[in-house]
Amino acid sequence: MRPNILIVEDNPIISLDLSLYLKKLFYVNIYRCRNENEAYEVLDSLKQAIVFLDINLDTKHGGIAIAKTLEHKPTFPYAYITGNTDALTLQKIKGTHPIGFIVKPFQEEEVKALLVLAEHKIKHPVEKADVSQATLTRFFPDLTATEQNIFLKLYDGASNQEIADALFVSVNTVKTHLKTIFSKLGVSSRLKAVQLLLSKL
Amino acid sequence: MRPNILIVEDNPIISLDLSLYLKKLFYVNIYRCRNENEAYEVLDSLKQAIVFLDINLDTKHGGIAIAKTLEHKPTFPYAYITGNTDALTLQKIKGTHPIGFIVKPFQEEEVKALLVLAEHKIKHPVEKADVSQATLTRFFPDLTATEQNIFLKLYDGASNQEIADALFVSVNTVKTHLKTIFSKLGVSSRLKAVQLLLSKL
DNA sequence: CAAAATATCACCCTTTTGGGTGTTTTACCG
DNA sequence: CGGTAAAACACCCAAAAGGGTGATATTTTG
Repeated sequence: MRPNILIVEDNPIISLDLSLYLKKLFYVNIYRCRNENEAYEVLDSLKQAIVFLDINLDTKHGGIAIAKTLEHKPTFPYAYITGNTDALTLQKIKGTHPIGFIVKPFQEEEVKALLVLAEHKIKHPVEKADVSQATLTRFFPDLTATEQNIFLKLYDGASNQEIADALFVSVNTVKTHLKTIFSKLGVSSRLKAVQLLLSKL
Repeated sequence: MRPNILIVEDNPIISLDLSLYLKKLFYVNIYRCRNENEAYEVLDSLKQAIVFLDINLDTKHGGIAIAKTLEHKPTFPYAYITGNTDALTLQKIKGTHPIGFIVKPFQEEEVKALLVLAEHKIKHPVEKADVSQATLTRFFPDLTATEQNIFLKLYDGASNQEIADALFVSVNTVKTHLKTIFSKLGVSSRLKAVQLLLSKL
């Protein structure tokens, strides 16, 4: 299924220009909106879309407000349309996660690259923060390799018995390791350990 | 402290052009590399940097290999330098998370926007996923308001007693709610519940 | 090589959890 | 107004987790 495209841009020349270029790349469902309300209407009717947001939309908050609502919708990757953007507006993008920016005379190479990333995001929406040994080493350098392995299982929600079975050791061994892990991290329960990691992630 | 800049680009004209522009923006520590090995050397010596990676570097893997090593280093945000990039190379960026792309005749507006995002990432490297009632409603619409509150405390690593104290109810009440939460989510332990949420986040 | 760290396991004991059953009160809905 | 869902609680029981002490190989490292 081809991804939907949503362009939120009040300048009709830019909007049309972009949509024509995307049509050339065989995108079929291209929605063009001129303001926030129109955009929300379209967004509510779709399950996925690649969104292009004018960063200085003529309304109160511009495209950044829309960006924030898309922030936690992994099937709606978005890019900003910028150009002559004042520094103050630019500061507002902090904390948002666009796949990129495009500027008035669109660089086709760039748009193509953005689209590759966007389509990939839509197809693989759930990118869980994969916690690996490397991650643990970074945040908890005190943990030994075995302790890290056990922590990873614990993080996955495994019980002591499940950890023991997975690592071919006795439950007692797992418990021993857990004790040292907890004491090294300064926590007193497996869930607090996970929470500690999450807070650093 | 001003962020470091690392440009990995084999075309000296592009490299110089970009570095001059960044100098105009008062970036001081600008490192220019022509290949992967040089890049790794510089990277190893720094704790943070904004990295610009030539996507079709003349070596085996191009800048994408470097991107992958930066993927889990939150203090090294990176952008790709693209242009005339073949579709095959472009496919390889899937799964990487650049802050954006810049194309040969650099659009200053765009570079500025990228830098804002990059600096913000360096200053706030750990962006924890804040889980709110709204989040829970989205993923677990079956949970009632009280159940969501309890889930939030649980997610923070609280024990049953701590939850009870925080919500001014009896531990028995907490346990009752937890039972229905677990059965609604189809899990059998608090940690598995958290893990389920994380997998959807 | 000797000391220190790591990994393995056992036993005991207390606290916490998870799960079952059942009651009461309140609030909302048609 | 009567049915239903939500919220609050109790009691019981078994399983799991947390924590203390102690022991024995193996590996690492100064």
